[in-house]
Amino acid sequence: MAKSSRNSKGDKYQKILDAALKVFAKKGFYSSKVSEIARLANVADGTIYLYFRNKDDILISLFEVEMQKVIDRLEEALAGEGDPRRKLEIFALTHLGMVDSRREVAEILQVEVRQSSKFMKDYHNEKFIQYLNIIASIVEEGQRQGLLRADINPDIAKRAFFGALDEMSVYWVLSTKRSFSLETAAQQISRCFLSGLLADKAD
Amino acid sequence: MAKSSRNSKGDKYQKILDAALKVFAKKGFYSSKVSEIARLANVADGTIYLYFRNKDDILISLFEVEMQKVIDRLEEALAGEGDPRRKLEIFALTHLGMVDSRREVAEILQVEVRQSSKFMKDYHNEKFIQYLNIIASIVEEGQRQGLLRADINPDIAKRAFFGALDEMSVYWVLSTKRSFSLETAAQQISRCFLSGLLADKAD
Amino acid sequence: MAKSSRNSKGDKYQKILDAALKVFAKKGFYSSKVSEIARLANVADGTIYLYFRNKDDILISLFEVEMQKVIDRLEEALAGEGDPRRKLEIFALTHLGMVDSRREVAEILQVEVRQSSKFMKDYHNEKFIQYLNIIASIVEEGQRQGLLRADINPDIAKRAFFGALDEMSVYWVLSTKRSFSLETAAQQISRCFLSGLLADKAD
Amino acid sequence: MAKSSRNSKGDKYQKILDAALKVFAKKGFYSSKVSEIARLANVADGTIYLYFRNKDDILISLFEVEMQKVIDRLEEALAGEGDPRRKLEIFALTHLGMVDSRREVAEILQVEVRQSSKFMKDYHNEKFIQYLNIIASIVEEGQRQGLLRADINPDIAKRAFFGALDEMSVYWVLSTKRSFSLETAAQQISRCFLSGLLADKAD
DNA sequence: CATGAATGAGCTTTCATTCAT
DNA sequence: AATGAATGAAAGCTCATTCAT
Repeated sequence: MAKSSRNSKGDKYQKILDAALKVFAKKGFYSSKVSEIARLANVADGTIYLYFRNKDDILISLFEVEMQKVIDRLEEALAGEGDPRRKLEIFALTHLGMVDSRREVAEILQVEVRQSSKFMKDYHNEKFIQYLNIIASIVEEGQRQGLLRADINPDIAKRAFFGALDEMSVYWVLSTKRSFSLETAAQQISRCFLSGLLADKAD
Repeated sequence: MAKSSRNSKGDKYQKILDAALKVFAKKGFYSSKVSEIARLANVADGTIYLYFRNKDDILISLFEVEMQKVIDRLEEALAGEGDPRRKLEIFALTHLGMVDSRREVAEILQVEVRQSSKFMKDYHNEKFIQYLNIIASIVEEGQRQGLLRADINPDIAKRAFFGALDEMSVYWVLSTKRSFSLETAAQQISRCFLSGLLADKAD
Repeated sequence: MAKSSRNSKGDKYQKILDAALKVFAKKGFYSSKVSEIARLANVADGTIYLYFRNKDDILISLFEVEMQKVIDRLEEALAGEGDPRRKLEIFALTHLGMVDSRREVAEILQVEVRQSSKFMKDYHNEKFIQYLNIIASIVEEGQRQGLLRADINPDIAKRAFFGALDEMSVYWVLSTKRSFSLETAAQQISRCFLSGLLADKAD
Repeated sequence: MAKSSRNSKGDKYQKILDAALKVFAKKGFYSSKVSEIARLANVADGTIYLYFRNKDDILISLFEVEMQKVIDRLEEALAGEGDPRRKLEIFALTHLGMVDSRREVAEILQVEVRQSSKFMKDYHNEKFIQYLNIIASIVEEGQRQGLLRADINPDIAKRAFFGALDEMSVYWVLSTKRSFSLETAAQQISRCFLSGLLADKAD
């Protein structure tokens, strides 16, 4: 079993993605070299092109695979819960929880993929839309149940809520000294969105 | 006509920044070529290096110049207003207003600068922090006046609010068909943050 | 046919050095273009960087490879000889002999490598020192045997002798019309060093 | 007299040469920038081209001016002396003495000018030949007087003698720890050439 | 005479991608 | 399927030189 690596034997596809994740997270997409991904994956440079069309394709595939994991994990977390208000809180906790547990994934999802025209214009980004629409669904559900106000457009709300969480993630990934925990951040953000900042309200 | 030289105009620094703005917005930083910026600025390639240390420096300078304009414009818009609740709404309107009126600037501020280590880790990004802290100040002011709830950390709120607006901008810049106006978006986002999504509240 | 690849031959390292030798000799190091070396070596520009770190490294490698050949050839020529007086003459003949048989090598060894800080200060130039020390050894040997005067510092003598030969080489390489042969030059130089210029002496 | 420098007023030619001397000695010809010479000379970049055709011309002019000084100094030193044997010693002492007193000049004369085809092939180098021929004249004079052996070709001797001194200079300029003085070196080199290395001779 | 901003050709070097084995 | 040596286009940057003022 001399040369084979941790992974059983033939799933080079996964080995390459694993390597790409580390390299992209460390250096950023443009500064990453295909040959470094190959080296880390214990694979020849040329082998990468048997599994991926080009360097962009690695990033996009990585994004989709990881996004799917995030979506799965999120749906699992939301599964038992009926109250859309609580669901938003769970969304926030799960989203930010991922930043801690899978920091490299977070760095790439945040930064690399929304990076530039190449990825946000040309590439339609189905998974991301799917992720955003989970929020929209929750809001719509709440509105149908009369629990959330009907005069807020769910398409606006989903982006506002996601944006708030995402900006927090960026901060979390980049900063070193932080005065609050991710749980606190998640709670405060969901509280903001649910109850608002105005003072004269019960929570 | 003080500084003019062989070339008619003279204010090459600005011409280069203007050109860079367009090129970066269209192609993204990494895919932009210095020579294209030069061409668009009607300037020789080498001239760029009389005004900027390197390609990175162009982006950073562009960011700081434009960010300063945004801050100035914002402070002007906030000048007459005393109520922090209204200030948040003005912030949202101004921020999103800029996306429409200066779309290219918006694209760069959003995408390029939050990009990656090169710009968010190494480069401290004073102007961005300054911008964020305008939100924090408004929130703190509201808290001191008893108008905004005291149990929300202004450092979290500022990022949540900015993130919500920024995500909306990204959507605005990238999408072509939109079902709502920017004014609507601004109002809905500030309403979300002030009054929350919960249904059982007066506005 | 072990290593061969797309290209017929395979021994690109040597092909590049051969090409570099010609180009450097013709144009001088600074005026030589890596792309011209590549063209002459029938190799792509990038290929050069698989074998050498940079342009400097080509020169240094060339120097060391050729210097080693010179040293080997010299030691072979000195092998059978016991008399240090005769050894100096052989050294001179071999050194100048090389100038004729490998003129391009001579041009580079002479001119490029003694050039300037980049190559004589930063790069320690082991091979050259080794070459010089062959002279010193011969002198010391002669002194021990009582054949050569003891009041001449071998470290001075080695440089004087080498310098005399080297200057002759420079002349030989650069001039076109010469009034004497290299053998004559070698003999006269070694005679100068052994017997001196003074008239009242037996040879 | 605000801006004018040490030199009286208009001899920018000299100021440029002085600056070039320092810059070339420090960085080497190819790594020296015309603009740095200009800066050091307190002169605009363009001004240099009023006095010199191009960068090469600065080096060549510098060479000729300095070589002339060396020749003048040498002829002065040789003036009173009639004995060609003593003249050779004076030549050696003067040549090496210059290395100490005008190290920068030495570095350039040695290294930069003999550097490459550009300067030794294309440029005929009259002054250098003149300098060499002083040695040849001394040798011929000695031969006519019967003091030096007639079977040594003065054209070979001149190069051998110069080469020995030059190599010593190179060593002197480049090395930091030396086990002998320049005077010793000069004496030993001239003794070598006069009396030879052979042991069985009176000095 | 003097200036120095502007030029732009031309350099080295990188690296995604290919393809003969 | 896998390799990895080879490719070569492409890019950022430098700097000798010019010329309008």
